[in-house]
Amino acid sequence: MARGKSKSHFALLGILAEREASGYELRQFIAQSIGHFWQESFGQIYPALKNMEKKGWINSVAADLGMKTRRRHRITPKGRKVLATWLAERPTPEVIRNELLLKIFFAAHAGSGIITGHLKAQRLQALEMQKVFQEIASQMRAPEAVSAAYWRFTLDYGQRAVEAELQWLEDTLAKMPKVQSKKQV
Amino acid sequence: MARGKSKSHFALLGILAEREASGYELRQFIAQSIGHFWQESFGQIYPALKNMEKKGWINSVAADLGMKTRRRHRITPKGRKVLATWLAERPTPEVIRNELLLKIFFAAHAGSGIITGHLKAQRLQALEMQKVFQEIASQMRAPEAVSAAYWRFTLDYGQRAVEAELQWLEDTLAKMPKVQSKKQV
DNA sequence: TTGGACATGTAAGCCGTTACATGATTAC
DNA sequence: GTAATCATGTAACGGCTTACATGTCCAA
Repeated sequence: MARGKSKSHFALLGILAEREASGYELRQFIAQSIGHFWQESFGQIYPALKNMEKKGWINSVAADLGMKTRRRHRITPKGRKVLATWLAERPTPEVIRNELLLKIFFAAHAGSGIITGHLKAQRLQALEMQKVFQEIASQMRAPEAVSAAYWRFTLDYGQRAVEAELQWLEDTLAKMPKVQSKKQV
Repeated sequence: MARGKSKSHFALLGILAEREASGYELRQFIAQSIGHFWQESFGQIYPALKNMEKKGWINSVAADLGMKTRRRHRITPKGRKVLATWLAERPTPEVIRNELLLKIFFAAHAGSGIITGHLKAQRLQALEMQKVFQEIASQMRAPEAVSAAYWRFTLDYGQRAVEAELQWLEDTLAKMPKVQSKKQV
């Protein structure tokens, strides 16, 4: 499981390049900071950490805080080299699967009003996302670390993507009734 | 493999709801019409077709055209019911993984200029996509079948997504040099 | 005392890609 | 005759999610 081609390794390595962390903290950090374009589950994180230690990309030590065992993971110089090499490679094209679009494509075979319902639900979710982005953006004001500029780029991407999606949703919702009335003629 | 939860089944079923087709044709159609938001490989299509026949969602007959064997697949009434049921279900949230954004997020650990290169490569690809979309759009002029309206919605989504991405790419490329000079101070 | 957050891990199993195997037909 | 396209499948393997198992600490 996760033996070399998995990008999970590099996601973890990238975070460890700025701070040492436990598996649990890595999970949290990912969910909070890059969750809108990258996800990792425990089922991958823990095996990946073991694997990377074996390869010498990280050092892992069990630090006993109080009575809790908590493994702290630290990147090694070798790990930094591996990370830099990966960062230099061209991103491989993503496989995109958009279930909502698929359902719209087949909408002629769905009951009337169904797809409109999906679009409305998606609009609510998108508005929710927009709010979350705005909150993050407002907290990210002051001139921080070097990385902050890059973080802002990824946030900006998210904001624009949601913005574009919302506009498409509104426009498509406005066009839907016409299509359906046409169908009924 | 692909025993029930896979959405491949429904993608195939949706196409078969409008025309009978062979596995090979299904692959072609998917690549040409919904390829920008949905992909299927032969490794899934053929087993899925067998599976759906066993379930009674489709009928498959080996039609000998000349000397070639070619299995033609036709949707059954039961298949239509299954399709309609699936269409009525809310789309499950997609898992998004954007490698380019991940690399940008970690850009502080990459060699200078590397990420800018990725952005430029991505811009070229996006421009290519934009051209493809424009071509499809121009061929989709006349008032066609009922489904055509829905197909246009999915195309519209693609066009807006690329448009937004391109604007983000341009703006981000414009901001990159400043970030890097800051870093060198 | 009970529930929730903290914390680490394993196992099962699905989903999907890729590579392989095979063969007919068509165009150059 | 040979390469490309048409055409159908199988096998291996990898990646990832989900569910399970286990246990501590803290607050209401």
